[in-house]
Amino acid sequence: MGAFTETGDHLATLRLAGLLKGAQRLLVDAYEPALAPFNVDGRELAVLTLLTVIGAVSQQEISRRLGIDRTTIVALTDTMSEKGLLLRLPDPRDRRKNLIELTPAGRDLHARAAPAIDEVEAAFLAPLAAEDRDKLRELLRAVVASR
Amino acid sequence: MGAFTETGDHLATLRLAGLLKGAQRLLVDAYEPALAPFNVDGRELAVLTLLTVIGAVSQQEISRRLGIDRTTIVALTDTMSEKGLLLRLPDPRDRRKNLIELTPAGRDLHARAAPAIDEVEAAFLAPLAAEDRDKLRELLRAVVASR
DNA sequence: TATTGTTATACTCTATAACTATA
DNA sequence: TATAGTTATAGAGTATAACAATA
Repeated sequence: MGAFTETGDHLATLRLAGLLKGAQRLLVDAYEPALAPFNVDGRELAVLTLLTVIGAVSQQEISRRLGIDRTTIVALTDTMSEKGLLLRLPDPRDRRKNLIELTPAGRDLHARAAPAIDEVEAAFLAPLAAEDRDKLRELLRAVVASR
Repeated sequence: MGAFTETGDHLATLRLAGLLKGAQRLLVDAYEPALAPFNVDGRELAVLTLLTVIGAVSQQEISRRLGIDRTTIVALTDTMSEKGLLLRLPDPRDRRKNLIELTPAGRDLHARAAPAIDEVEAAFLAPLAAEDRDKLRELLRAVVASR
């Protein structure tokens, strides 16, 4: 529990971090049932999306881009590897690194699961005016990008 | 670690939940040094803000409004009570409940700490165009309020 | 019967330190 | 010397279940 069960005026008492926390929690909770049929969670899908967009990367780069500690990436990529979604290959250009790359199954799973969570995000943003839906993403990007 | 240390284009690979997570983490990390001189963390300040705005409430209501599990509220209010920031009083109208209310010290601490984190939030929003700073809060409120 | 506060417990996520292999 | 991956470990935060007191 602990999931913003009250409605209406209560948001007036939340600071910016509280609003961000509440929004993130609601969205992640909404991802869950949408991703369950695919047997992945939100973090695993984020890895699939990353690898789909930019191709094979080291574990460190996954860590940096997704904001997940490199020690956590080990177990995460282990699990996804066991599920047959990705491969760990030694990087021939720097043998300290693993190159993490999608398997065909991983690529296929992303192709099927991504539309499901696009729908979840659309539903999440539905209460906003049409022109504000992209605006929210844009503002968040601007604020995160500038550190 | 695991704190979005990469810059620039990497945000293109993040979903909405990833952006929210990144924004929240950056902001909470920025609160920390600003609140350290006052010997409170972000959650404790959120409780102080809540009690300042709406007055004495039960532990359950703190739980609902801040999205913190009621079992976690016990330790949180214990700590804040030990710091002299709030009091636990039996609610005369419903003796199952505790009424949590600010002490003068708690009220004073909020008055001194709130401006410090208002500054942190202003700095956090500084990269946005002036008219977009309130817009971000507004969009988040709309999305969280509607569940 | 249901709710509030409480305790105990477990699980996840995160964080730190230390090791190895490579550079 | 520094970096990448790994392991062990500890600490938050969260969640579930059960209980006592009260409604």
